[in-house]
Amino acid sequence: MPRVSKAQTEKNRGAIEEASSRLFREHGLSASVMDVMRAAGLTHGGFYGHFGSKDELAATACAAAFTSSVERWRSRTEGGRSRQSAHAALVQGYLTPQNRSSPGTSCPSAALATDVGREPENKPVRKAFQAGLEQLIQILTEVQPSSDPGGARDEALTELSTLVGTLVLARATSGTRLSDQFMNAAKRSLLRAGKASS
Amino acid sequence: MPRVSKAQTEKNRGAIEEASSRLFREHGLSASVMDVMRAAGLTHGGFYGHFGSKDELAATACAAAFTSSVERWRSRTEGGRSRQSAHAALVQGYLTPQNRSSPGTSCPSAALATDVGREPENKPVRKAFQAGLEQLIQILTEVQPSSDPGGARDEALTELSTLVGTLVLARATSGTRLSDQFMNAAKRSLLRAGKASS
DNA sequence: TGTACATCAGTGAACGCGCGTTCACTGATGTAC
DNA sequence: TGTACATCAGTGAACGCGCGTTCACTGATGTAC
Repeated sequence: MPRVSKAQTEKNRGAIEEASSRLFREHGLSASVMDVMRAAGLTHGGFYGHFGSKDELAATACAAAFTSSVERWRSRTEGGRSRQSAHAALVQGYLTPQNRSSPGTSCPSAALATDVGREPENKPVRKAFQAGLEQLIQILTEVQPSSDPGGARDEALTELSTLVGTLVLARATSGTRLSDQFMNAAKRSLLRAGKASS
Repeated sequence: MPRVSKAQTEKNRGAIEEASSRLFREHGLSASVMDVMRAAGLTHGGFYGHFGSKDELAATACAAAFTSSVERWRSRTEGGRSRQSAHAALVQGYLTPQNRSSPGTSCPSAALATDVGREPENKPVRKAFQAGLEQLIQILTEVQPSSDPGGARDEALTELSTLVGTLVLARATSGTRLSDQFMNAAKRSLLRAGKASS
């Protein structure tokens, strides 16, 4: 069934983006083009009509994953909440068993950081990853109790490191008591920090 | 040049272990058996005389990487130092540009966590990874200022998450200002925490 | 201590498989009249 | 509005390549006498 309507073509491209965004987070950047296309309901040959290369797809998928994470974070902090309760909502929304067991739909910072770190510095996925990180850092900075903005950004950077490290270690040990201990210890520590002016 | 002396055979096995320990940390668990054998100065076919499978090698390499990390950590905390200065030595020894740019010789917690998290739960590398983590947690627990031992372990767990997350994010952004910011922010935060009884 | 020979560590070709990418082909879409 | 046809999104076979693993083979090692 070749030659598809313009609307369907765009839907297909969207399906490839969504599938790759999920599969890259689940299996790393080495998830195959064929698996992505199959998950999008297409055959592998048509891929190069939508993207110039797998590298280009990786950048697009990474950006899409961050967009979805940023939206989720914003929805948790928006409303008339205090900075403190917004901060608590972010931490508690992040360190959940659901997030731990579903890398494909959760934060790309944790799911892709190691893969991105192994990519050469000129690969497009690196730019997309950094741009996404900056957005999350911005949101985290806004909910810090610190009054000094430079201090708030520093605290946000450290908190993001803690959140990512916790999820990554909890996944590596999933199914053991240690995994829950990582999650609970970090949750306690970050919620405590959110109250003090540090 | 076949049939090699028993001493040489053991040397070769050691070379495979060392090479794989380095290459797995650099390129992930998908580093190839052929590359490992070549790095050990051998041809790929001989691999199965030393190990039953690549999975078995992964577990051995992971354990070896942790052994080397544990030794380095112990050497930094040993001597007549106070807990506080031992703690500072660990943090400052961990968050260095040298560690960031050399995953092959640095901490397996940061280098392999994501890869291990993607492995099925019955794979032997998972056990090796968890056992290694527990050793590092033990060392970190001993240098916490907290008097309550349960609290000290919790703080150690969170600190390890922060250390790992920082290295992983700094690697993903290496070559940018953001990468240094992650390192410096975490260093400041952890050294501050090491002083207080939190 | 010296000789004959079985052992077995390492070699390199080969296995089936999956990868990223290319390309001739198909036939519904969208357009020109 | 209806018809004729060029366009081009998607298909599936094919490309060269690298993967984990197997295996017949080699010849120095280590042992039995």
